[in-house]
Formats: sequence, structure tokens, C-alpha cells
Amino acid sequence: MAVNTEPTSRERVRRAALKLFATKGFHGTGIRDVAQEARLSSASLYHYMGTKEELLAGLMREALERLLAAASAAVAGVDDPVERLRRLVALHVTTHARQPDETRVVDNEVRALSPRTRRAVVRLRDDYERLWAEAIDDGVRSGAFATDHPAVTRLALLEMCNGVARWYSPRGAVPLDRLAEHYAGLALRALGHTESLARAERP
Amino acid sequence: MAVNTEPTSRERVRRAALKLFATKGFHGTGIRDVAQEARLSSASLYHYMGTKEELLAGLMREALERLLAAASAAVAGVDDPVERLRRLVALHVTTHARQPDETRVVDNEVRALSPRTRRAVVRLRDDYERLWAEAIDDGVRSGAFATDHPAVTRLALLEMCNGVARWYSPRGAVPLDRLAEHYAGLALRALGHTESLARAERP
Amino acid sequence: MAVNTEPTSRERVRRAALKLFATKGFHGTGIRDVAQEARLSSASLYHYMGTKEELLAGLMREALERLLAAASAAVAGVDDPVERLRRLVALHVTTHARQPDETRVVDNEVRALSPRTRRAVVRLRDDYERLWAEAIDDGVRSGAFATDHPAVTRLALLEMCNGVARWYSPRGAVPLDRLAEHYAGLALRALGHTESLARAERP
Amino acid sequence: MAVNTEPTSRERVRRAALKLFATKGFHGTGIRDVAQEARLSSASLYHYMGTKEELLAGLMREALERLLAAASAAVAGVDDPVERLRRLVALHVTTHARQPDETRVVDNEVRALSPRTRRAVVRLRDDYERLWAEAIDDGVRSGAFATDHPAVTRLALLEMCNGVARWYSPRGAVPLDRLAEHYAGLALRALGHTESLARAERP
DNA sequence: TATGAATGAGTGTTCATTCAT
DNA sequence: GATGAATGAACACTCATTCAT
Repeated sequence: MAVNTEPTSRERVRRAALKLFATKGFHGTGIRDVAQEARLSSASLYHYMGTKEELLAGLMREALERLLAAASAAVAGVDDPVERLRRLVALHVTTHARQPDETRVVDNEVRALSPRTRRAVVRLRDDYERLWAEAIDDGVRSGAFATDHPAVTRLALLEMCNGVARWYSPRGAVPLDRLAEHYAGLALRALGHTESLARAERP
Repeated sequence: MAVNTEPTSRERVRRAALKLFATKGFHGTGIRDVAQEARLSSASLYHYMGTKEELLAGLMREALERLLAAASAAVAGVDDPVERLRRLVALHVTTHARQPDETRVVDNEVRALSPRTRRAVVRLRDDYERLWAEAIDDGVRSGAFATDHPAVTRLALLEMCNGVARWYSPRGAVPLDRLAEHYAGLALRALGHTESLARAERP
Repeated sequence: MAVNTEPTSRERVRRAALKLFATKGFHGTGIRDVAQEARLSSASLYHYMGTKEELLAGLMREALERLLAAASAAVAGVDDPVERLRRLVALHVTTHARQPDETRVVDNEVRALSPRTRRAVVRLRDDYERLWAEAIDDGVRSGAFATDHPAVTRLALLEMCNGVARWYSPRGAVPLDRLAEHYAGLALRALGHTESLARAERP
Repeated sequence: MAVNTEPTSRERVRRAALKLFATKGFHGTGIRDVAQEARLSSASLYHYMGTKEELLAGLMREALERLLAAASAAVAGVDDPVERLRRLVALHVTTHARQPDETRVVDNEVRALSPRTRRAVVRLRDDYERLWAEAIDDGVRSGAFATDHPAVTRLALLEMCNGVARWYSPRGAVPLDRLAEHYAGLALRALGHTESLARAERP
């Protein structure tokens, strides 16, 4: 039974920062903007965060760890690389559609991190992308996929899916599960997956 | 016979801003950073620009106008929508690979513009994307393409190609002309172009 | 029993600005000058003010409102226009002698205000001057005063009295109450007030 | 026969500065404002002036010297202190009405001068005011004037006349010669001049 | 004579952050 | 917890002035 619980101050700060960093960028967002959005004084903010950069790093790490865990779970025990990729794409698209703020921050604000923090975040992102690389490489090896430059193709598909966070609206024409399927189809065909090619989309 | 001509101060400012806006973002770049990069005092900068925002807007407009002109020229007189899309993708990829700074600024810094300027820039971008939309829609109508959600697919492919600016290096394994072809192949297969599907990539 | 109370920071800012605007003018005073005089950093200043112009406007409005209130009180219920003018002159002179900074700012810095703010300040000043105009016009009507151009004369007398703020010193030869009387005499005689003419000053 | 002679650049600079210093104040006027008003580049300005402050000082000195010369000529050989004062007031008012820019700069911008230059300008002003002081003192001695504090009265009358520069318009109701007479009348009555008192103004 | 280019110092204002209460 | 007060450093931008051409 859902109770109308007011989120904690800490949570309000997190959400405020996420929203603003996503909308205006890290450098375009002032600590006072965050405070106002979280309905706190800027001094009070510092009860719930370290520096502004640590706040950003925390948000990014958290989002990436959640995505990585979800993706690992989604492909665990699945042998077929085609199915693995399908699930990875669907999860990626769904996540970018449902949490556009988190994903936009992750995708766009890495450069705002100090080198030290950046390395940690990039390592997480690399771990995540490795799941994609493994699925693609396995598919190429098994003959399910046919692509000249698997690494390039992986980057292309990741970017393609990232884009969802920039325009998806829950009020749009295509429902989210159909959207995820659509993207999976795009990806598989792009990868030269023969079965997908046969039954190319048709109204 | 190429003469070693030192670029003008005005040009140095333009290039400095482009490089820094692309690397650190508009809000992450100080006017003093630009000045230093252009080997000028920050006061001298203002001989060659209006405000910092006008500098950004000028760069974006210029890049978009050039891209739009090149794309219009590339598809002019070409009836086959498949060929049109192939050329658009190739041009887009090539441009993003060769002028990554310009394209990253165009793709990422729109939100830094004031509403008024933003409108003008977005209009240019829309004009450009319309060329993609026309090629895709024509292809769908002619039966050359098969995709359930052409508008979504267009966005997906554009984002896919934008990504090139983030990672391409001229010292990479894939030469640029091959890269452009590769992306064209990805796009056409994703669009369900039957011929492309038949001869799926294979070494 | 007077306690040695240190004025608040807000009050220190107000006084510092008043002193400096009066001495060096609004445009001749830097925000850092104000900060130094108020023993604060220039950043701290902004806890107690909006913009520099709003600081000026606030000071002017406050001074004018106080003067207007005092003048209204001074003439309230006084029927005789001669007595009214005498009181207005005495109050004006006394105020300019005691608060030379406030009055100099009010008299000299109107042009530094933005049109919008200027209008509000000028309206206050006009309200105040109307008290003078009424006294003079009533006196002319009653035959107590005789002057060809009452409006011009009003301006002349106001300027005459404003001057006090520029040179009066409490260590000067003429005590303030005598000074006020002296100016009242000058004004009444200038206005052709017959009684004042009869007993023209003589030691 | 008047020829339509375009004023020299030097003269244009002088006039531009005068106009702007009078309107916006010395510190409120930028050297680029002057340049624009004079239709020159700001660099070219420096062919016709030293520093900005020297430009101001020159304008003030010139205006004061001309006023001093005119005043000296006006009272030369006139024995009657009443007549001397009458002429001084008339000249002062006329000058402030006809050259409001010059006189406003002289009256308001002394504080913008460096101490050294200020001393020279103040000396000129003192020389000028001495003519007033002599007329008043002579009048008091001769019994033509009756005022308790001649020095104070002199300041009061000077300020009164300075005000003309702030509001006089050639399109106003009172023609300039009448205005000068009016002010002379105000001054003489304020000074307790018995004859003026007798024939107090009456329509 | 005229000016575009150039700049060190300064403008008003905002920044992220700290700390005493 | 929460915040008003405080600040050094930085922000984008303008200043008066110089100089090579």
C-alpha cells in the first residue's frame, strides 16, 4: 500500500542535481540552483554532499552500477548471442527512456569529472560496454552476425540507443516495449543478423 | 604551392573557441581560456567577437549552414532514395570525423543558447534533418525501405552517426572512406533495404 | 543610556555607499570602494543589496520619503503660507546641513538611475516640491508674496537651499538654527514678503 | 556672410565631451562615447587631447576663464555695488542659460579632477566669486545691502543662479533678458536692498 | 590625420565553499 | 539538521590608453 512519503532531504538533493545537470549541464548548473530546486539553503546542501563534483560523480557511479547490474542479470545464463544483444538493447533503450536524466548525465558529463574520478567512471562504462562487445563478438564468431568492424559497429549501436534519452516522451506514439523491440530490430539488422533480415519490418 | 600563412587573429579566436567548447563545453570554457588558446589577452578577444554566446552561435550557425549546403548539393538531382540516404550518411560521417569539434559543439551546446538564438539554430538543424526524413520517407513509399517507425528510425540513425565525432581518430584502423561506407551499410540494413541485406558484410 | 552598539553590516553598507556616492559620485565609486569602506568583501556586499543601482535607488527613495514626510508634517494644519514657506525652508536647510551625504546624492545622482527607477524617484521629488509650490502660490494669491514668475522663483529658492549641503560645516561660524532662519529670511525677501522687507537684517 | 563651415575635429571632440560630461557626468562617460559623438575612432581622439582628465580640465578652465573675463569686464569701472551685483547676476544667469553644458560641467565635475588640477580650477572659481564678494561687501559697507552673513548669502545666491543651467530652456515662457532681470531682483531683495524692496515685483 | 589592433587593470557580479550559531 | 553571513577566486565584459601602420 503506497504511502505518500515525502522524500528525504538527501534524496531531494540527488533528484534536484540530476534534473539540473541533465537539463543545463554540470557547468551550467550552480550550487544555488540545486539548493533552490531541493528547497534548501545552499549551505544546507553540504550536509548531504561533498563537493559539487563528488555529487556528480556519485550520481554517475550509481546510475552506471545499476545499469551494469541490470545488464549482467539480463544476459546471465543466456548462451545465444542474438538473444543477449536483443536484451542488452532493450534494457538500454528502456533505461534511457525511463531515466533520461540519469543517462544524459552519464552520457554527457564525463568530461566534467576530474581525471581521477573520470577513470573510475570510465572503467564502469567500459565494463558495461564489454557485455555488448562479448555479445557482438560471439555472434560474429557463431555466424549469426556479419559485420566488418565489430568494434565500430558496437559504438555506432550504443550511440544510436543513447539518443533515446534526448527525445523519448511517455506521451509519444510508440509505447516503450514496442520502442525497445524496434531498436533491437534495428540493431540486429545492422549487425547483419540473417533471420532479422528475412522478416524485415513491414506494417 | 602552400605558403606558411599564420592565421589571422580572428581565425585564431574562432578555432580556439571551437576546440575548447568542443572539449570542455561552453559553460566549462572561460573567456580567458579562449584568449590563452588564441594567444591574445581577454580584452583583445572582444575585437573579434560580440559576447561569448554570440561567438558560440556564430560557430554553430556556420557549421550547420555548411553542412546543410553540402548535404543539399549531395542529394540534388538524385532520384533514388537509397542513393540519397547513402550519400547523406557518408557526408554526415565524414563531416563528423573530419570536423569533430564543430559537430560536437553543434550536437551538444544547443542548450547553452538563449531562446532566441536557439530557435534560429534549431531551424537550421531541422532543415538539415528534413533531407534525411525525405529520403527515408521516399524509400519507404517506394518499398526500398521497410521500417515500422520512420521518424524514430531517422533519429536513431542520426544519433548513431553523430557518435563518430566522439571517437574517430585519423590514426584508427578503418580509413575514413571505408568508415563512411560501413555506416551507410549499417543504416541501409537497419532500414530494411533488401539489396543491402542480401550482400550482408563479410570479409 | 547610550550603549556602544556596532551598526549591523547592512547598515554599514548603507552608510558606506552614501558617503562614497556623495563624495565621488555613483559612477566614480566602485563596488570595491563600498566594500572596503563597509569592511566587507565585495562578495559579501551582495548579501545586503541587489545591484549597485538598486542600492543607490534605495538610498534616494528613503531619503526623499523621509524628507517628504517631515515636510508634510511641518506644514500640516498651518494656514499662513508665509509660515509654511518659512518652515519648509528651515527644514530643507537643516536637512541639507545635517545629512549632506543623503541630500547630495538625491540632488546629484538622479541621472545615474535607469529610466524606470528614475521616474519613481522624480515623482517623490515632485511631490515634495509641490509643497513649496503650494506655499508660494498661496502666498502670491493672498498678497503676502510678490513675484513675477512663481515657478521660476521656486526653482531658484530650492537650488539656493540645496547648496547648503555643499559647504555647511557644523564647525562653521553660524549655528544651524541661525542659518535656517537666515535662509528663511533670504527666501521671504526674495519673494517680496513685505514684513520681511521692513525688518531687513541688521546686526 | 556666414559660411557653412564644418567644425574642426578638435572642436568636435571638445563639443562632444562637453555634451556628454554635462549629461552623464565625467565618470559616466566613456572615451568611446566621446569618440562616437565626435565621429572619430577612440584612437583618433588622442590626436586632439591628452588624457580624459586633461580634456575635462581644459574644458573647465576655458569656461571659467571666459566667465571670469566677462565678469571682470562687466564690472570694470562700475562703482555702485548694487549695479555691479546686478550685472554679475545677469551675466551668471545668462551664461548658465546659454551654455548649460559648460556650466554644469564646471559646477558638478570638480571632484573628478586630480588634486593638482582641482587646485588650479578652484583658484579660478575663487577669483570669480571674489567679484561677487566684493560687490556684496561694498554694498553692505555702503548700506545698500543689509545681510547678517554676507559670505553665506553669497554662496546662497551663487547656488541659486547655478540652478538655471539645470532647467532653463530657450523655449520656456520667460525670455532670457527678463529671466536675468528677475534673478537680479531676487538677489537684490534677498540682500535687503531697500530700493528693490520698495518696488517689489507685481504683475 | 586617422585607425585597427592590442592590452593591463578594472568593472559589477556570481561562484563553490566554509563556519559559527 | 539547518542557515545567514562571509569570502577568495573567478566570471564575462569594459576601461582608458598606446602604437604600428
